[in-house]
Amino acid sequence: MSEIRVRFAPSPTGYLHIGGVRTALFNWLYARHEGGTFILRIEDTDRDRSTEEAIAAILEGLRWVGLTWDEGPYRQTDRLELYRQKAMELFDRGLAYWCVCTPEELEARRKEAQEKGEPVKYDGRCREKRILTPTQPAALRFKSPQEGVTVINDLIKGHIQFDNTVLDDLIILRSNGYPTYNFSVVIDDALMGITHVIRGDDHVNNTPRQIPLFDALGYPVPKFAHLPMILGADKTRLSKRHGATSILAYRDMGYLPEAMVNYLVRLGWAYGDQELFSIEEMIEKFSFDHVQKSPAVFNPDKLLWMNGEYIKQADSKRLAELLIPFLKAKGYDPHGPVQPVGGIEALIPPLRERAKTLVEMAEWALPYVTDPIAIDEEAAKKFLTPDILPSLRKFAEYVEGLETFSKETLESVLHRVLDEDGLKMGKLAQPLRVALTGRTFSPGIYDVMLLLGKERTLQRLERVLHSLDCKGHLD
RNA sequence: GUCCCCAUCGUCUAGUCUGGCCUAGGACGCCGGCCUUUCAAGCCGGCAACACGGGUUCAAAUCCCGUUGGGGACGCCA
Repeated sequence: MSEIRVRFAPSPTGYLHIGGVRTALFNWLYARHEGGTFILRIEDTDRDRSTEEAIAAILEGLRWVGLTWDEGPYRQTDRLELYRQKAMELFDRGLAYWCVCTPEELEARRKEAQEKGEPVKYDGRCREKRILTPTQPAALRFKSPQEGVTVINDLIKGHIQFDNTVLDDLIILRSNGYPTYNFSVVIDDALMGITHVIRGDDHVNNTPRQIPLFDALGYPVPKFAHLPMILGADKTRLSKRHGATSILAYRDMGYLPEAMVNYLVRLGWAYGDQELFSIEEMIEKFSFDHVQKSPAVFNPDKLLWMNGEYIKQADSKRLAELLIPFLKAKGYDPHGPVQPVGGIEALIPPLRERAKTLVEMAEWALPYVTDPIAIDEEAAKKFLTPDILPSLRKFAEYVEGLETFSKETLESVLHRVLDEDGLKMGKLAQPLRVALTGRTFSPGIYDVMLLLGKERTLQRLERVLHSLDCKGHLD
């Protein structure tokens, strides 16, 4: 069996979006599954819209999700001479011709056809002009076959057939000398030995235009697999209107790349009832047999759930490292005096069950990495009431006398206060929680104190007791 | 408008090719309960779909035709 070669070929006209990542992912998975080669090619023949920043963002995005490429990135602008050569070869063989219609004229004719309800198609008026050396700006057009049918046996969609009368004489070389997409893609796919073209199904209609080009140039036609689109909640194509669509925006929102990949692979592909896949499992189980034919709606809720699942599983040390930038954004100083006992890594076990993103986790972590803390007004009003002060004070005193500050000793001291004052756990735990974290929700109260350490625990209790004593309210 | 594709819970999907095991399964979300020092997590339960109409067949979510609905494409963009 010959080697499988696939490619991801984004155009650098904007950021790398969700749909692009999924296309790249399916290519990558297929290559890895087959032991083939995954190639990255930048299609930057649109001189006006391609940018270096976009290229950088694409590479960064792919690296973030771990879709490493085996060859490339190739850039089409490095290969312009090649396309021109091949285009002129077609011209010399009488398979292409110069067209001197201006973009404005073409636009006007298109509009007219549209209005009359006629097929919007180039009328071929320059086809028989036989211009040898154009004296005015001219584009080179390919003579598309006008008889018969072109058939695609798509790996996902199956048999698709087009009547060749629908084919335009498409421009292969612009008047500025740059090739157009439909031409450069064919040249590159052929010359790079691409065996399987895996791309979004917005390209289905381009395929019957490209196949005759492969044929005309004497190249073998690769196999095609057209992936269904990803839609927004309103069932229109995913775009900025649906919120974040740049893959890097998800990184910045605190998503884990493996969660992103897992979510995306399940959008349009399934393996029985399984939801969670390791990368190895995806590679092993991936096949076009179970790729959906119809578009899928992007569901942020499910992605969020999945991210939570991965946060629960992730290695603590790695999670701690990933968390630090998010902590910094909230005012944490990695070299400052305010550190949780046991370091940032100690934060992970109590917080990972509660947070679905790193941003949320940083929010939960705030009371342990910053000082002083803000105390929620509502919470203080409800729980830091005069009647509980004596018990809080007593608890502080007992804690102060503790030789070992552990879950066991804290538990016994707390229960001692409960017994002596005839209180239920909830009655004292909530005020304590508010005094120590400023909030009504937190990890278990013993975990909180352990993370804070004896000194900071007492400090925070004192602060509350003191200001309530003196002023009857908090600062 | 023309061409291409698609159609199972709100969403992602299993089942469709190789009709019967489907009173249609799982997951997210939602609702209820349990657990409980809060919030989560966890556990248990519930609501919820074969677009419609014709065929074929003993039997259709599964096969065929039509309708409707949805998506995509019609650039000197990719």
